[in-house]
Amino acid sequence: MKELTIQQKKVLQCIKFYIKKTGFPPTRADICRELGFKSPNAAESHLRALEKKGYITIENGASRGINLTENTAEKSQTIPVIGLVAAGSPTLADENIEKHIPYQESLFLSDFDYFLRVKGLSMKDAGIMEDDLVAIKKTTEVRNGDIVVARIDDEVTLKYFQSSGNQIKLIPANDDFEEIYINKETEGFFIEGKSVGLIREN
Amino acid sequence: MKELTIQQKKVLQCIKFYIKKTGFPPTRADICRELGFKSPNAAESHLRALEKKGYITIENGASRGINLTENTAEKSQTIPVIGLVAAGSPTLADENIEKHIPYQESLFLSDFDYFLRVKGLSMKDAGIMEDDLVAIKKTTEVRNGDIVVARIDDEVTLKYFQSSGNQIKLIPANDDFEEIYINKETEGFFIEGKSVGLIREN
DNA sequence: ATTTATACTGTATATATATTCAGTAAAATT
DNA sequence: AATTTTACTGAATATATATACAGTATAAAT
Repeated sequence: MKELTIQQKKVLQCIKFYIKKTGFPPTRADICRELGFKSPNAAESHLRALEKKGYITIENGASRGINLTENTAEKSQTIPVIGLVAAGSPTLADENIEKHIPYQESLFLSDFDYFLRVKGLSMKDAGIMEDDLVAIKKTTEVRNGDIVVARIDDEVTLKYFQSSGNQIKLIPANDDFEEIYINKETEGFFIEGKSVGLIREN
Repeated sequence: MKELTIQQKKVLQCIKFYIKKTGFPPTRADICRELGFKSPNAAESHLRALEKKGYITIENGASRGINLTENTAEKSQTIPVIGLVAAGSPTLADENIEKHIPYQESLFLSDFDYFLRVKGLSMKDAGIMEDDLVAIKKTTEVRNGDIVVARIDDEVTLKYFQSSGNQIKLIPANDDFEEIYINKETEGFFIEGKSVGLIREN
């Protein structure tokens, strides 16, 4: 999106503030009053500039017909839920997305990129059960003890991460499952991200 | 808040929908168009009724000067987090509230009243770990197998619920803990609510 | 039994509001 | 060097809009 000038930013902030305060957008005259302009055309031309740059839309002929565009409005976003399939990586490809759920900022301490739907009980003793939604932050920077999404070729798993030197251990939280040993240089091995939280619906 | 009539509800819904769609409130004429009224005064009088009952405020003289009041707007609310203390019930009393966290509708399938901060590992095998936040719906209607918040005198616990006849069993999900047997008529025994979901921050 | 609230139509109007046109001036871009 | 964008003032105006007034009719509350 095109950059705004200082004055245009002021006008945009003014609109946001006005809506927050009153519940409806300002008129040209309102903007002039707030920012000290003496002509309604000052507001008008700034609005048209904001429209041209894609920050707002204006419904012609309508009073207070200003609408903040999606990027501009600080609306609540949605986060995709991705199925953890044994074969196939948890990419954000459409075919893997189960659904989207509404997401509020600061639900977890850290921000995250998607929810992973857990299959199986390999992390049972860490309190991660079948069908739980694990909030995943996409990153390769993980520490020992983190719960990570690891991919080996096409197989994706959720495990504890433990590395020493060149050796990496992927440790399940269930005695019925085996630890996985890999070399850092192993081809087809990737850390997709790490768990920063969990949601369970029951 | 005073009850709305069917027509008034329709008008309120119309306003909400219009704002969602356009970003600004409707005019009297817009409401008439949406709901099929032939006189702007139909909308006007409904608006004044909604104002009188406290669902909206109207800025006189301003075009589209409708503002949904706090209760009316589906803003993100906050849900209290209550510490599960061994002695003392999880009431919504201020002294027990750890903090409030933002909450978005439809985060879980069922609605709920508060989060309970889990202490101890008595429900470990159900995937409920120390410091997890369990979403609790205040209700006494629970079924066998539900995870419930039970109070016996001053002691509050989270356990599986199992009843047969007059006998109630509170079953932990951890072999290190003992089942609790109670009679339905036992004095000082209450079901505070049941778990409908879980959140973990890590 | 009387008043008040609900639920409209229909007309009228003052004014709130968007929007155009005519300028001025500086800064940025081409 | 010429053009465009930014950043306004100031005046004018068509129309979008709130709002009052006059009715009609039914239901609910006092």
